[in-house]
Amino acid sequence: MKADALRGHLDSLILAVVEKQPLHGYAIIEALSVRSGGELDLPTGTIYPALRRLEKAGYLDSSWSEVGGRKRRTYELSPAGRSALAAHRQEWRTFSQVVSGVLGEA
Amino acid sequence: MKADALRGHLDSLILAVVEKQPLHGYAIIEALSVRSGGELDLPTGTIYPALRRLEKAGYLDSSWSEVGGRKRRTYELSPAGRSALAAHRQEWRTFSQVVSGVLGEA
DNA sequence: GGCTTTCATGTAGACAGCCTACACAGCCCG
DNA sequence: CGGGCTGTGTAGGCTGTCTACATGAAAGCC
Repeated sequence: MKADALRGHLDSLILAVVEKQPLHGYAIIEALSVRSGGELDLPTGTIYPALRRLEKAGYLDSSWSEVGGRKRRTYELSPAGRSALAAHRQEWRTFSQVVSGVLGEA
Repeated sequence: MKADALRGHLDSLILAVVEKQPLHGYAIIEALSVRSGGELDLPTGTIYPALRRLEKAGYLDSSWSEVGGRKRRTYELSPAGRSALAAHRQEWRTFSQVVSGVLGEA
């Protein structure tokens, strides 16, 4: 999968993956890999800055915990993040219809 | 529509739009607008560099003509561009399935 | 006891692609 | 005769993803 195809969609994916349950960064990467059938394998250098960006934007809340001697920063969806996710879903629907329509052979 | 949502997909759209008939830059912008139901309205500063990029990559061939005193540079799909388009279509199919799958509510 | 792998977080800098803003020019319409 | 449409193009900026690097503790293996 091309690197920059994700541009502008990664945020949606992250928000979607923490929707049902809060997860820490490493687990988010794994969850995305599983949910995409192995297509997505995001490097840590991509996901951690993205998480910070989303928290700064008010879409995620984070809290530290320690499991088995390892520190985890767990992120969960804020109310603002929840509505942002809904908006992103709508945008994705439009976007994918537009691209499929232009490409033809949808 | 978000600006950078197109990232990495614009090339596919351009190739698709000149597939059936050669078009010049300005007409490509209009064709994309029509085909997308008005969702896409790409600025010239986006499309012209993209066309040059695609020609340099060997996916488009261009030729100059003059219509009503105005010079037009018409682009048409090369054989390499045709197979690139096919590959892009396949990639789009995978990509859109992955995103839809992760977002849920597919 | 040492070595590698896995888990876990994070920063720095490079790169690419789309954007805004600008520039030029001829035609047409009011 | 001014503004809008057609038509092509460049310069510079922004931003998000990437690669590469840095740190550290636990677990498993030989």
